[in-house]
Amino acid sequence: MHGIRARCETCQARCDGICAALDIEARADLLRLSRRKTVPPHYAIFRDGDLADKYYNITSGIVKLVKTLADGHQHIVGLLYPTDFMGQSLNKHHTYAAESATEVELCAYPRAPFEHFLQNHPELERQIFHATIRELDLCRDWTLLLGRKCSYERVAGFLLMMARRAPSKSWDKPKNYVHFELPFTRAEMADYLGLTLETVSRQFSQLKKKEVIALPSSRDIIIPDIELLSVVAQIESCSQDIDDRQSRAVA
Amino acid sequence: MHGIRARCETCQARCDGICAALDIEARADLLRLSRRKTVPPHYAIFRDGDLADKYYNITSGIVKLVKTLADGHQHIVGLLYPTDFMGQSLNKHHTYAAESATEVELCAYPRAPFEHFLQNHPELERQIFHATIRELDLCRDWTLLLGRKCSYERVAGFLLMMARRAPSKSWDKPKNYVHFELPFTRAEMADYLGLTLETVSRQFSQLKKKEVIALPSSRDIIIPDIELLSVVAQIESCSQDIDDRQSRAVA
DNA sequence: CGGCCAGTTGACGGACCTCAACTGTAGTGG
DNA sequence: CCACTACAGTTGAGGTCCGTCAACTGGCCG
Repeated sequence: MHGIRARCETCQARCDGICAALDIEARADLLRLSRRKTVPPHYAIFRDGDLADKYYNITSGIVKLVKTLADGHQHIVGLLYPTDFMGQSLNKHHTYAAESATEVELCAYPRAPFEHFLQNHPELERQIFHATIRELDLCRDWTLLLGRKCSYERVAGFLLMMARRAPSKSWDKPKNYVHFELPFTRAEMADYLGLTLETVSRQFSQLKKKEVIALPSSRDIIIPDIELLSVVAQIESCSQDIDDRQSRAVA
Repeated sequence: MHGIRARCETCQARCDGICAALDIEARADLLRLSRRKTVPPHYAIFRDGDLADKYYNITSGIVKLVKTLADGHQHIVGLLYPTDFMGQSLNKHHTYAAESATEVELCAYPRAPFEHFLQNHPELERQIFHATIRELDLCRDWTLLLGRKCSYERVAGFLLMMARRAPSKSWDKPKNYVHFELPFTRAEMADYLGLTLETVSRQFSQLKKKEVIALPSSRDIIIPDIELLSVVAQIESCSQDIDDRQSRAVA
């Protein structure tokens, strides 16, 4: 018990995630509802059609939200990072599957008690509400990428997103230099970008050839100048991100 | 004043929209904050980059959420219908524009007083939260269409969505027969579907040729058998919709 | 060593975009 | 009444991007 509590107090979600909305006492109450889990990569946290009987708070790793089409093709409709909240659904059953992309640690909350807890803690509900608004904004940005951009821009846009969220390996380097490990196969990226794995591979080769990125190995990404990458990705401005970060800080 | 109040009591949002969460007294309080507006088609309700100083509740008509790209192309990232809520943003400024597709009636709420009202009415906040979750689900479904479907399926999927939400002209007809007026140009549909207007037009011709739809005039859509259309659109199942409707009723 | 899997690269074809011509309809003004 | 314009929509020709199929490489593991 002591161990779990210590873990909770060092959890990233306490600062940035939903738990930040709660005081110590409420957090202790919520902790009593939760079950902490660690799952290996490529583990099905829940499947499409499963009863939506839990909510989740991701504390480390990356989770893919996956829809499977009739023809067997998969499409990734969302990626969740540490401090993201998962499971908000108005349906009784999930309409997509959740699968760990890396090793993932998460807190699971049974639906009924958690909803009861929410009733008494509107500040927590507001925090989740705001997280959902951010998800919606990200999803709308993604429709733009899927609807209007060519494969080269899509891959660049994906790498840009990864670079911004991934833990960087680059200390002591210029501001625009980023080095990180990709937790996805070419096929997974293709499923997210609405492309085939061959096309994704070709665009990686292009980006490498044009020295926008370097590839010591296929999962090891070096971006010498992230500004250049954002030009390639045709991302218009960063004002949105700046604005967003400010409002996160305020919230 | 009497007129406005009567209008409020007959408003669709009172039954299905956010106002359904409130009792008579609270609704009257909210009414005092609101400004009712009617805008003509193709009117900019707000523009990309505008200060996000209002929330909106749409009571009739259809609103497009539009992003404009650097190259001048537009992309529609969302469509809002009566009872939908608009303006939830964590940013100080909007990251897309809102434009009326038809004549639109809406209630506008100034941001600060509305947020204060929300503080005292968590039941209203919850209602808006749930609406946002539904938006997110729809947006994720849309990424699947944009990422994985061909032009023929996209147009069919769009018509299916329109048919489900549009006011039907078909009384006294078989269950699967739908007749409605399209409030969009071919170019607008293209902006939503990630296609060009020529491709949209060609797919309309195809659907007509294969008798999936009939086109008395270019905006006048008759769907003799909506089941057939949903097969063409490759929409796997309707279980999701059913489930969704149930949870709406419960909420 | 052989099998397996992720990734790369090439050849080819098809779907969609681009550019362009054309039709139909509505509105305006002589 | 018709000419003229403006705009939505349709259709065709040609080119390009990306998907499909296939061969190949390299790393990992039994």
